[in-house]
Amino acid sequence: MSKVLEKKDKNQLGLVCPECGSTELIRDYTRGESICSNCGLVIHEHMVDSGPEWRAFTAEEKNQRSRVGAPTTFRMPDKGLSTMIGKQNTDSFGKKLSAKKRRLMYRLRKWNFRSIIHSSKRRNLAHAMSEMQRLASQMGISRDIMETAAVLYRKVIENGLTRGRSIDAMIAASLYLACRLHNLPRPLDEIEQYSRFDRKELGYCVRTILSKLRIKVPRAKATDFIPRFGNELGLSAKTQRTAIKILEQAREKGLTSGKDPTGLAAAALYIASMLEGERRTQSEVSRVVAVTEVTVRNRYRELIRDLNIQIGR
DNA sequence: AAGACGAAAGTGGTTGA
DNA sequence: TCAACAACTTTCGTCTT
Repeated sequence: MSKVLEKKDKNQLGLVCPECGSTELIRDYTRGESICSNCGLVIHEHMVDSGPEWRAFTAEEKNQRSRVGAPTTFRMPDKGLSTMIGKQNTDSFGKKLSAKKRRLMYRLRKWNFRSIIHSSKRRNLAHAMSEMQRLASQMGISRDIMETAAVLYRKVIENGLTRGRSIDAMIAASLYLACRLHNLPRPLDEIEQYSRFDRKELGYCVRTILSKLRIKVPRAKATDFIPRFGNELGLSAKTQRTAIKILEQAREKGLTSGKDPTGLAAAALYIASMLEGERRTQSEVSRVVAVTEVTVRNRYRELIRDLNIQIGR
């Protein structure tokens, strides 16, 4: 829990809560939101990460993350940074080098070449990280999750899983899994919208990672979706809690297995909105959650029937 | 007029032989 | 690898508020 609190820091942008006028805003990068510490209003959803661009894969690197100097370009294979050492054994005046100097230049060339090869391994990573940055900031995914995704992707490379597959697709898959690891799942369809790959390809990459790396990633739970979609629907925290309670009861009764978690979340939000007097229509809920009204209806019908929920007025 | 409801047919993904 | 299967979607007509 204290870890979560560390991720929150005081807002520095001088934003004011539109609800109560307080300037005490807390940024929560994990959820991609700003929260008013006075009244609890969630202010930014899908906040774009405006922090410095950085790449950190370990805790140590994280401490020194900062970015200085001119931007490098990914268009050149070595980002235009490496030095080339000519093959002619002459100095800048065109004079022949001594045997001793020739041997020195040979060694320098060798090491220089080796360092370029070494950096070519990083090249993959550099490209991958820029794609991840793009995807994550467009989707409002927090740095925290990005870091998890970066660690995952490192393992993907170490195991040679990118061979024959697109780097960008593997990046998208890593992000998808990282979101699930943080219990803030994004449906694959959502990733699909921001990626140039279809669900089929992304799903294939996800499966590859899961099986080859032998890692266990929790499946998306319906309750994980409640805060996000609840906020999008403008539902109060109380209503969201009611929706979560409904889902927990449903799970205990075994009504949730095999059902699309987003559909369940949609139905629970719909029911909770009626119970708490903040009624939303089926079409509103279905639009936000990205399932059809029919699915909302079917889940809704099952839930109120099997949990004996009375919708009063 | 808008929202809710449900039937029927179609679609994509999972599972077990 | 293929067929069966359950869940979900699309479409559309009817009922309710």
